Amino acid sequence: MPGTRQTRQSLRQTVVEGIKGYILDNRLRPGDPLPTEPELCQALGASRSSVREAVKVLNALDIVEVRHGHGTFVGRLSLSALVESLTFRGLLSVEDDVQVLSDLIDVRELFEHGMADRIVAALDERQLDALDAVVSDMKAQADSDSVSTALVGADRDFHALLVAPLHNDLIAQLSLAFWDVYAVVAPHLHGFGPEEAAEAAAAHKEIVEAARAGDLDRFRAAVTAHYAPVRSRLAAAG
Amino acid sequence: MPGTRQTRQSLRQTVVEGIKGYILDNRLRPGDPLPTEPELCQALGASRSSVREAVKVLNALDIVEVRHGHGTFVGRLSLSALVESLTFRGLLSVEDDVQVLSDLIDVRELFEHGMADRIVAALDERQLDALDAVVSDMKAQADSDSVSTALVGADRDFHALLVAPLHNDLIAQLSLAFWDVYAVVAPHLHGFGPEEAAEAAAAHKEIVEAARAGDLDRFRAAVTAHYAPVRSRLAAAG
DNA sequence: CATTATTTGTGCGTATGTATG
DNA sequence: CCATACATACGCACAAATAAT
Repeated sequence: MPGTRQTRQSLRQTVVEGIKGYILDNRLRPGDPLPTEPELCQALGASRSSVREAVKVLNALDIVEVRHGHGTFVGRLSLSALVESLTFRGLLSVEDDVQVLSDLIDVRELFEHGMADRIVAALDERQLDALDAVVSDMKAQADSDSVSTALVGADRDFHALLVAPLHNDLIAQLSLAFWDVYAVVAPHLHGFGPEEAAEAAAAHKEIVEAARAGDLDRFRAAVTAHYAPVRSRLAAAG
Repeated sequence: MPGTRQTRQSLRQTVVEGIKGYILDNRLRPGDPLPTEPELCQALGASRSSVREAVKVLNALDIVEVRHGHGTFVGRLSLSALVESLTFRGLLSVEDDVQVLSDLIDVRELFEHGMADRIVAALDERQLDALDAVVSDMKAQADSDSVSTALVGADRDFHALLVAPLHNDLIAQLSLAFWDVYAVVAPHLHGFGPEEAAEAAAAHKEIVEAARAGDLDRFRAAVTAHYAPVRSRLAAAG
């Protein structure tokens, strides 16, 4: 064996750090190619099994992206790991506890309520028009009897557009990540019928109108009013 | 039924979902033991390689915890994956961009500024005393010439105590996760000397005094004043 | 369009290190 | 100290997917 190094660290962790170091040292960017598995084996002095496990760990963190039959590349560095982790936590505790979802809604509301001043100040005409278009789409969807997947997609778009003017990528990605977690976990708690859809569409409409009027207090009140029924459904289910 | 074909899904992803399903179906809790690797192989119809890679992925998400020579157990479901992912993102972009850290500070301030009303209202005597103790400790550390690791640890404790009264585990864990990311990435940008330490200690002291006085506006101003020099250092480094 | 080279995905056997009793 | 059970690591062989020739 090459060097009886008394590694308190596991070899796989060493390989993980080695690959991260390779990306940092070579100033690679998302999408850039990484060495092939055999090359990494030689460069890091580990077997292919260890390298593969390390690559899979980094893949789970979206630090690297693996394409079968093509190669390994620097990942998008998204928050997909947070989504998967939080979703599982929610599913595991949803049987006897809604605290996870309640905490999550608190943070989502905090993004939109606590940043209300900046959002209202930064929203321009184009962004307001885009929000109006989503609201119109939601209203049309809500008026039809069935609750379609287009409706939930429009809701996701709405909240993404709402925090977009902050130009804070972390808030934007966290907001969407929490939305995704809620969308997966909440259906295990309660349904979402036409009346809830109409309610949500109206709440979104009020938020946009308040923003267009530049009325900060009205905007904050509209955001609070939007999340109130969400909390009610959580409390009723828990 | 394992008879159904999983043509599009990779086998490893199937195993990942299988292990997650096993935990959910059996209502396991953090710390509960999982089947051994050979048992998982037979149960999921996969080889050791695939099972091991799947376990490592779940380990990276803190959904399972592996103890060498002992066994595999349900993990603590922490946000360690978020810390690792965001830290790497920060290190990768720190060379030509401080936006990642700036966004992160915005969110940390949002937690304490946007939730100020609830924090001030919920803080009790014991929590205020604990905050005072940390502030005293920081001041003592700052007065000594060297900047010790105890100082940064006290800062971490302070911000954890500050959001603790919210009883929102997600905010508490996100707040600490962002603190950890900043603590790793920021040293690559700027130093942290005795004058900054004294400044931070004074800012923390003002926050606690405002909270003890129940003065919400003063508390918010103190939080803003605390993060202002942090932003200045970021702007100067970027 | 087919072939082929490249690269990752999967399976299996074996040896070693580690924790527990 | 020994025995057992388990995870760690290695190396090879073959399958599957992709891209270029």
